[in-house]
Formats: sequence, structure tokens, C-alpha cells
Amino acid sequence: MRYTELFCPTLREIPSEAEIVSHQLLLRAGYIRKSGSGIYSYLPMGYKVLKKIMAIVREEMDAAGGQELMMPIIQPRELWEKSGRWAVYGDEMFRLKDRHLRDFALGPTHEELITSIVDADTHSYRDLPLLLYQIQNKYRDEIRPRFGVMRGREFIMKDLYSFDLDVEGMNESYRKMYQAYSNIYNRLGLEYRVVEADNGAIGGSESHEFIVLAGSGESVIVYCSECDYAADVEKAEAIPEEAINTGEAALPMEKSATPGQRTIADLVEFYGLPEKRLIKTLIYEADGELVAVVIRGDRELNEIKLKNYLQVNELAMAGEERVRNTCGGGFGSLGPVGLQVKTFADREVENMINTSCGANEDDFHYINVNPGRDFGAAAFADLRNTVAGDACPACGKVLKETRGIEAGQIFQLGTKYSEALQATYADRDGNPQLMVMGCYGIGVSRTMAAAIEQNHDDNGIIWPLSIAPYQAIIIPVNVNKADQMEAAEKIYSELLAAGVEVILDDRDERVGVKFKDADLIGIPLRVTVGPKSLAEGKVEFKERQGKESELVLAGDICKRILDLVK
RNA sequence: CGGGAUGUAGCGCAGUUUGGUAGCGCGCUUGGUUCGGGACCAAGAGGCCGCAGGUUCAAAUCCUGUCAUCCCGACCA
Repeated sequence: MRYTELFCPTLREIPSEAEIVSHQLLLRAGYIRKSGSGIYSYLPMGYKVLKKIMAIVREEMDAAGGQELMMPIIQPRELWEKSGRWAVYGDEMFRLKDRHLRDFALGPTHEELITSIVDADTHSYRDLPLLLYQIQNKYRDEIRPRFGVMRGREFIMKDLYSFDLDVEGMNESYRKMYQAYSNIYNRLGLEYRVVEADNGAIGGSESHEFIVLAGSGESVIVYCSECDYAADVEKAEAIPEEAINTGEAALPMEKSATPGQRTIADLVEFYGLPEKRLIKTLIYEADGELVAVVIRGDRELNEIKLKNYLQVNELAMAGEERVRNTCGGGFGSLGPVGLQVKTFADREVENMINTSCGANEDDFHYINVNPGRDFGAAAFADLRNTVAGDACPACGKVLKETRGIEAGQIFQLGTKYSEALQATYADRDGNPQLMVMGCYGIGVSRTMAAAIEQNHDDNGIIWPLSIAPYQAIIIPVNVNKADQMEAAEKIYSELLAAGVEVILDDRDERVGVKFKDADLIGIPLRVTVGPKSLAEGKVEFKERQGKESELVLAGDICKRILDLVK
């Protein structure tokens, strides 16, 4: 492609509506344009990247035994009534009526439709298993679309559904997909982690998320430095640290005056004890009832874990007045000793010896408090956030922490949908059996944005070779010099003939402009044809991902590029 | 939906407080000089100031309504 013919409108300045890097760069580099909140057009360059991602996804889905199909965006209401989700999906579903006032939805997902399709034409155990997928636009009227293409209301998703005879079959399909997803993210050239995920309401079976690592990601995950364990911090089991003062004899508890000492930091100063030797007590209102939560002084409570543990709907910090009335002391002087509120403690607290806590009386604390002896708890449970440095729940080695973007998720569905839609097959004995399902999604447009979040610098995008819209760009320094253009054209046609996707920047612009654009749009390989090196029969070769440029004989450059591309 | 903010040329912004009929930078067009990391000079084109009402001799500016967009929260590929 000649740059003069390319539709790639780059911007010098950052559009003010874009907040995160990938959104800014997609707009600046001429890959996308917005048509409404959370709704985007993909310009030729952007679409090229999407097609590359889709091609990789297709190859891996096909290799795993998947068959591609295409289902409609518009789905009738009755289908959703059957699964009960017409009511449940709520405002997030785009709904519309036809001229006869019949209700339809723009598909936010396709479990209902695919299940009805498979059920209609699958009658025997001989027809299963089936792995069917599509790559299609999905519609979700998000409460708040944001970050450009990262969370759109219309987005591109690959969704595959597996239909098996039984749970063993489903497990096998799941295993295949897990492997296929790993292959995909490897081939995309992205750094990622597979984390154990919550499968929410579905319950019982497995789910994993594929997280593309990026500092700007919305998910915080911990992963093991030694083994494969990785999980969202909010879901990861927090392994209690061994008591730091093991072996110390339990001393008699004493009450001491601590005038004006309210925070953990105050007490660290006051007692000369480290944060981890103290405990803090938080009072929550759980469905209206007060509960106390006790955790180590340096830890953070994980409200999701607490909520799940207590099995309540509403959970919020209690107001100070109510706390003072019930407990006796205000914030900063609370403790579990003698507390008349149901108390839950993080299990790490159980190991602590001679700790300190509030006395439920302003300006007083207890020291040498020992759990079990001095206070009890309704339960010692995993209630805190896992942090870097904690032990890995799988192997015991040290956990590290990072942020990332959820680009894919795989679920075991079991019979949730086959039961709702009565999708059955006849087994060997002729008896009807429910199909056992799984579903597997990849956010294609989101993966594009995630790739940028992970791979960019101050000058622009740095595409991995596998998904770059063009693999190489040739920049003649001055298009008005015949020798430079001739050399550039020669390399260009040679690369084209070899099947390399290449741009020839034939614009009559200064080199600076061309370099800036090449960097901005993120082409991985760059060849500069300039007067200095050309005099020696050489051209300059530079990879986008940093490093110096090097001189290469003009006759050798194509081979050099081919070696990298193939 | 709650909280915060913004709509003025393709992009980034000023002008709004104190009404007087729209401006700057970049980009775009033409000509010239330049030419190794977003050149310079000159001449141009381009805006119903988000939209609809109202106040006024006069509205980008004041008032009312409305629409849209962005950011912070619950949701998710």
C-alpha cells in the first residue's frame, strides 16, 4: 500500500474525549472513529488489526474442533422468555419492536439462540459433542461505556458454545478451549495470565479468565512466582502469614490509657510495635445488623469476601454514632474484647500473640491480647485482600501482583440453559438427557485495545508482528530524489511479491513527519532509504520496539524482513 | 441511575464573569524557499458558537428547556 493512497487520518493532538492510552492512540493513529457513546467505526487500519486477531482466533477454534456459524443480531423475545432472561437482563439489553409491535432484543450474548438451534436439529447421542462458534457484534447497553473500544456498547466478540453428552464431555471441551485460548494469546504476542474466576450464579463448575497484563488494567491479579497459580486479588485465597512472634509466651492482658491515639499509625508510634502486631476492628452493617470484623493492622478487608461469607445483600461501614451507642467507644478505640457485637475475624488473627486492640472506651486500649483466651469470634475466615508477598495457595511460594485487562473468559455452564430450553438428546437407551454446555468468549475489539495498553511508548503504538496492520514500512527520505525512490520502489515490490504487508511512504513530506506517523501507527519494521547510506548501497533498518537502527545492504533487506515475518 | 464537568472550524483551545455579531495554534488549499525526527514565508478556504424557545435595539455571552459527550461508582468480553 502506498501511503498516499492509504486512508489513515492521523491526528497530532490527543482528542480530549479519550482518557486511556489505547483510546487516545486508536483515535490519533486513525484506527477508529466514534459515532456515539461506546459505538465505534473501525477505519481500514483498525479493521485490518481486527481481521488479524480474528484470523488467529478462527484458526485455533477450528483446530480445536470448532465449527463457525453466524447467528442473527436480532433475537425474538420468546427465546429470552424461555430462559427467564428477558426479565433478568434488565436495562443492559437493547430492545426494539418491529412494525407489528413484536419485541426483539439486540443480542447481548447467544446462549439462548444457539441452544435452541442445536436442540432443534440434534436428536441423538451420536450427534454430540458439538463446538459451535461465531465472531459477531454484541450489544450491551452498558450503564457507563468507557475507555473507547475497551468497554463499548457494540463490540466484537468471539463466542463458542460446547454441547456434550455429560459432564466428562464438558470437561474435555473445556480443556480443549483452555488450551486453544492459551495458544491464541501466545500467538497474539501478548503477555497474559490465566486466572481462576468466579462463575457467579452458575455455580459449581469451573471458570477462567484470560488477563492481558497492562498497568492500566481494571483487574488486579496476583500470580505465583514459581507455579501457574494466578487469581484476581478479590478472589484469591489469602494464606495467613505465620505468626511473627511464635514461641513468645502469652502475657496477661492489660488495659492501658492511650490518650488521643486513634489510628493504627498512632499506636505503632505509641507502643513501638509494628503494624502487623496490632489488630484493627471494623464495624459493618450487614443487612441492617451490626457485625464486627477483626483483621491484622496492616491488612485490608475484602468486602466481597466478607459479603460472600456472611451471605448478605447489603454491606456498609456503620456510622460512628450507632457504633458508639452499641460498642461503647468511637472509631479508633474499638476492639473485640468484651464486644457485644457478633464478631468475625480474619483467620490470620487466630495466630497472633500478645497483640493490641481498642478497649471500646475512648482513649483506652488493651495490650497483650490473645485471641481465643481474651476474645472469641463467630468464625475465623479468609476475609482480607491477598497482596503481593503472600504465600501461593497452590505451592506456598511468594505471590506477585500485577494489573491486567480481562480479554477472554471460559465457563462451564452445565445444564443451566439446556434445562431452561429443554435441549435434550436421546441416549443409547432412547431416554432423553440434557445436553451439558460450556461457553467461551473472547473480546476481539477489547483485545485490540489491550494489545495497545500493553505495547506502546510516548510516540505511539508498538504492534506485535502478529497483529500489526502492516508488518513493514519503507520510508524514502526525499521522494524527489530519483535514486532514493528507485531503491525504495525496488524493495517495496520485492516485499510485496514475497507476501509481506508493507507500506511505501511516498508522501512528499519531511522525514520527521513520516517517522512520527510510522511510530504513531505502530508498524513493527521500518526501512529508511536515505542519501547517506544509499551512497554505500545500504538502507537503514529499525524495529519499532526500541533499539538502534542498523545499516543493511539494500540487496539483503528483504531477506532480513522475511526472516522476521515468517 | 446518582455525583462532577464539557459542547465554539477536522483536532486542541481562548472568548461567556462585564451582551455589540467570532479568534488563536495545529491541520487543509495555492505559490515559493527548504528537506534525516511533526520546517519557514506569503496568500487563502473553512464555523446557524450542540439544538429549541425566551429576554433584549442587539445573544457564543443572560434565562428556561432539551440533546449529546466525557470522568467517578454498581456491571462485564
